[in-house]
Amino acid sequence: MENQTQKVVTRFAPSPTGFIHIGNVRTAIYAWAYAKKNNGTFILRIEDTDKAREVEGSIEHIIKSLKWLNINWNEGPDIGGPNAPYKQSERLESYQKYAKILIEKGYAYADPYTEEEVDVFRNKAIEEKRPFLYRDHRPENPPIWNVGKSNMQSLRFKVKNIKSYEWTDLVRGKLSAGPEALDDFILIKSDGYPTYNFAHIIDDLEMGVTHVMRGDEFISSTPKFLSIYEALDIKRPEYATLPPIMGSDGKKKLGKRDGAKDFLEYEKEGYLPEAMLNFLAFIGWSPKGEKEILTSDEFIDLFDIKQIHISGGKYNEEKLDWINKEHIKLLKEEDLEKYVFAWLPIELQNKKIIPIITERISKFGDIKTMVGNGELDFFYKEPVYEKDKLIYKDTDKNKTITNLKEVLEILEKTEESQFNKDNIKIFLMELADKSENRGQILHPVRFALSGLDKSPDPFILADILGKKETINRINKAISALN
RNA sequence: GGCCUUAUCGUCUAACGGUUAGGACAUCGGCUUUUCAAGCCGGUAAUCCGGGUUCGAUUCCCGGUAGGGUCACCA
Repeated sequence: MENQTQKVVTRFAPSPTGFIHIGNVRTAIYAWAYAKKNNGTFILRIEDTDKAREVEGSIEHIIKSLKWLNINWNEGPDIGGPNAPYKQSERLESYQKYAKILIEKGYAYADPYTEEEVDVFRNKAIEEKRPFLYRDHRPENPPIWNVGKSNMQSLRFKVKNIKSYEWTDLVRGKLSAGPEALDDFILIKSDGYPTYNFAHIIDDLEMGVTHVMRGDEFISSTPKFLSIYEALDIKRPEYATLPPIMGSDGKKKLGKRDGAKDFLEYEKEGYLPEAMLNFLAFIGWSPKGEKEILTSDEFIDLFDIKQIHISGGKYNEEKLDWINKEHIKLLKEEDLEKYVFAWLPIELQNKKIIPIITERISKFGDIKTMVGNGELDFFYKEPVYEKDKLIYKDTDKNKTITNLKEVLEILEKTEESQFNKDNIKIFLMELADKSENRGQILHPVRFALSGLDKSPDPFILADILGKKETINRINKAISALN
């Protein structure tokens, strides 16, 4: 079985420093989709090496976010797997093992300076307006690395070949970085935890990761990664650099500090997870063809690294709302009912009003606004209105009363079993067409039933309210006018 | 500032070097059950600038401009 294609292994490796946002999740879904599409493995790994920034509850938040989207992983901190543990803080022996190999090979040394002392070097360089590179201060006789001691030094990588790097990225093609990008960076901090630069390489190696999807902020640190791969003489995974997502003002890359919201906010606002997935998929990727509304399976099926964009795009909530609306239309009746009812007070939880709601919202949270504005009150209580509003344009009071009485006559004649919007429409339109203008018939009926300037049409209103209540409200309107 | 990187309608994007530069969102107009919404039909709207290569450039090359990223004991 020579030349067998390697099994695809991808990972999503967030750090637990608070909530995750759209940018993070997009990276996750691409890695997930690529693994799924290739019958590969998708790993969730927690990069918790910065203990100072760690935020309690972040891991649960990450897991909850991904689960809401129906993204599942084959290996992860919650479910374990052949390469456990999946939290970097629990993998310190691995990092030390490879750190020692680097020391033996002469590629790493203990840093005799404290963080503050290095800062002095750095500030001096900045003052003198020249670039700061630690390697200009590389100690001649570094101490033995006292790993595990209370006064432990940090361990630095020793750059032996100061050179430009060029590499190939699955999305961007040829990428490069100058020799300035390469410095004696920290492998293991003085608190014993590795830096990202080092840890992710060891983890990817041990977990057999074949494809790394990541943001473009890593382009300039890639020479660091490549120099570790060279020093350790190991093969790197393929890189797929994703385009940045800009905030809606277009000024800055979307990030936690720049207004990106907690991903779970979208759940709270009543967006559909499948719509979120669809939306996210299209920020930075588009399939061949012009289909824009995709289910999760369709996305996986169509996903191709070749179609990932190279230039960034803005976050566009209007488009999200449209996509969400389209996905609401795809919902099965019982699911739609479940979602809508979750946002409705008990007195409004009725199948009949679902269509008039779903036509008017883009996300379920909008229902809250509709309810708050009293747009649905007509359903369970008689409307209160100024009687003059019943009169259409330049028709007068008496004419309106006459019209309403004619309407009443027709409705009363209609059998209960025939009392539905289609029939009502036929009957009322017939009457309306006989009058000088349709509005003088249709408007007072609609208004008598809803009491609202803006409401669904009179036919659906009558249908929803039923024969008895419709007749009742029209009678009330007639007496109000008298 | 150094290094890296990007550039098509307002926005997201499509276009083997040859297209009336296509689609979607938004917007505007019309139609339908003279409100609202939905739906249908239609309109406005783009290749950043300057050079080159080529019979021909949105597409390839160079320069400029503008945007983004990065220069941590953060990831």
